[in-house]
Amino acid sequence: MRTDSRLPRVLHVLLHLEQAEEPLTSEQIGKMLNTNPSLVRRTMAGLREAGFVGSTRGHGGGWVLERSLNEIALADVYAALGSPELFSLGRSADAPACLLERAANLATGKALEAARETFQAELERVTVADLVRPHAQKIREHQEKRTGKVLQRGDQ
Amino acid sequence: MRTDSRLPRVLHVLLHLEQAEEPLTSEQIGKMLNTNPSLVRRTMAGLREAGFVGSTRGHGGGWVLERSLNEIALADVYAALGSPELFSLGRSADAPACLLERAANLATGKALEAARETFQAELERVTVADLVRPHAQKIREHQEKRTGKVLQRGDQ
DNA sequence: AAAATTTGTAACTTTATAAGTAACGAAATG
DNA sequence: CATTTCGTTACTTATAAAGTTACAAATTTT
Repeated sequence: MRTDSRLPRVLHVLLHLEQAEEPLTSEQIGKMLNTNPSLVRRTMAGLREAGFVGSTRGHGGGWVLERSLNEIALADVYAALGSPELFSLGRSADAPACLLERAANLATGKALEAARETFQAELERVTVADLVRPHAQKIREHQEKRTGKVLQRGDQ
Repeated sequence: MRTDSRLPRVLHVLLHLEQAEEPLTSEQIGKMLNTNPSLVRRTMAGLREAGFVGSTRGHGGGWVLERSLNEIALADVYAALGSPELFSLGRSADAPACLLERAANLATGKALEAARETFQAELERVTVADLVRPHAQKIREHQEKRTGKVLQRGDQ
């Protein structure tokens, strides 16, 4: 299949939503992600159900942030997407009769489980707000150039 | 795509090869893996290039182990398969212009890299011979029942 | 030397799943 | 009531491994 890019994509969207002063339409978000509005709605649906974002219909509608990015760990986002399969690599059969096959599966599964735990731990360690912290200065400069005004410390 | 099951499959094959007293044909291996001989040849090709197994054609030919399983780490097997992509999850674009997208990719990539390192470390820690160590007794019993003879300690 | 066995390899089809797309009803606004 | 926007369903495309078919090349048996 295509590589599953939902996690980085919705993270990207959340960061934009935080900077937006009005709701962003699926159309606008689609342009940021180089895709179409329908896919945006489908992908964002999980985040809405999790209460991280809200969506309103009609004129002036779109997507808004409902929670501070400080309160959202990457793990929460991943879970809101339905915890999509992490690996493209798996075991051979579910419950093989052959003992050797079971041993092979067990060892493969062990390595994968260890990797999944590392992944999960890293996602739990980091909030979405953390993502822009190392780049805060860069982003501030970029914003200033774009808007022509100087942002106050703490604005983002 | 389908889940990549090459790693557990070739581990399974290596364990059988160790127990075999004659070369195993791709046909026989195919039956163990519930697949066909051609796929077996394709999948085993990397292990042959790595020198872990040998194959001979013609009558009485087939696949044999060329190295002790003690000398083969799971990581070596994985590498011999061409280090197939581990994740079904990836970043959005390679070098996005948008700073927020870059931040999202960076965070996702970091978690994936950490997971990959854990996976790799686990594969390096374990040899193929280790896979049957915890089950050695079970396998010995099974062999005895099948062959009707009692194996000596150390036979496997 | 001919027949049989077995690998090596190339070409093709199938499968699975996210991405991508189109369409339309429902809801909200102006 | 026209417009905007989401919600949802249905469909197509893309991708890579699995699965399959076929046949040449190498080896052994007869």
